[in-house]
Amino acid sequence: MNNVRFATALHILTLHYYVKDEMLTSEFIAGSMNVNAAVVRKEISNLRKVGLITTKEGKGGGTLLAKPAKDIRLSDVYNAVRQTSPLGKKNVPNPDCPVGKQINVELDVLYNKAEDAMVSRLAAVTLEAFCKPIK
Amino acid sequence: MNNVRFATALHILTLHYYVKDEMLTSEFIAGSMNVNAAVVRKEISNLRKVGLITTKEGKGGGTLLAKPAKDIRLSDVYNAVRQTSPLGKKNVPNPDCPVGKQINVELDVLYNKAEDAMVSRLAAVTLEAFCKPIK
DNA sequence: CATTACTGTAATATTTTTTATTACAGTACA
DNA sequence: TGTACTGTAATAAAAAATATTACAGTAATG
Repeated sequence: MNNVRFATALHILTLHYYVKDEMLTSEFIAGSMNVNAAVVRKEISNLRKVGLITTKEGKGGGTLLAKPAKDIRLSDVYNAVRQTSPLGKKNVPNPDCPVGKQINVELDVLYNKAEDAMVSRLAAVTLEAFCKPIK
Repeated sequence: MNNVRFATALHILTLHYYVKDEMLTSEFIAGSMNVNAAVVRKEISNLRKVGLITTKEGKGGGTLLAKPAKDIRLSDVYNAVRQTSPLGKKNVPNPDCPVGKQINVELDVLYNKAEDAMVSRLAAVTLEAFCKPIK
């Protein structure tokens, strides 16, 4: 994951923690993080699908946290935006090579262990704990 | 790190474990993993700089492990190829927003903790242990 | 000492991925 | 019915990763 999606998602959630129960528009959020509102709306759409925020359409609409910040773990955020392994991609090796034939199986096992360790660490932090030093 | 460098580096090291003390050329290695020899040479150059392999130039040249596989930790490989945080990039937020102003400081702390957890897990695996099921 | 078989590295091209932008339909409030 | 939002798709632009080409340098070897 060499993109900005985790930071973006966490920024969105943090803003909501900061303003408590106020509804936020995508334009406002986009302003806080200097990105395009459509990017924010796309990430919001994703966070809604995984149940971290709720949205309200139409005039006066916007977004809210779907649950208390103490019940949101940063691993939830990670899983919401995860696309590829943090250790990167694998090659498509030559199947005629005995090493090439087997290595991706072993890499899968390793990548899972490494990622699990990281995700466990993220699970130890709630949105509330993350935001406390900001608020 | 959404690239293939970790897998490439580990593939190179694994091949060397597999062939024991035989010297390998970049062409041979490139063949095993279906990539361009120049890519392999670049990664080899990097692995040499961090002391994981030794190279010999000229005819009959090639590469060897610089030390026993039991003394190479996968965290060494990770550190050798590391470029960016596994949680991705950060935005350049609006400094006029109190959240935007502070969030990257907190993200840095978090990213370090998360990455440390992953690296510790990688440090628990030696090249030898990784290769055993392949050999 | 010329040939051969390598590494080392830079320059460039190509491909892939990510991000930004634009646009507009749909929704709900007033 | 106008206004202010979300939702989403299509496209463009920018950035990053990878591949390719090329060639200088090095060392073995006949």
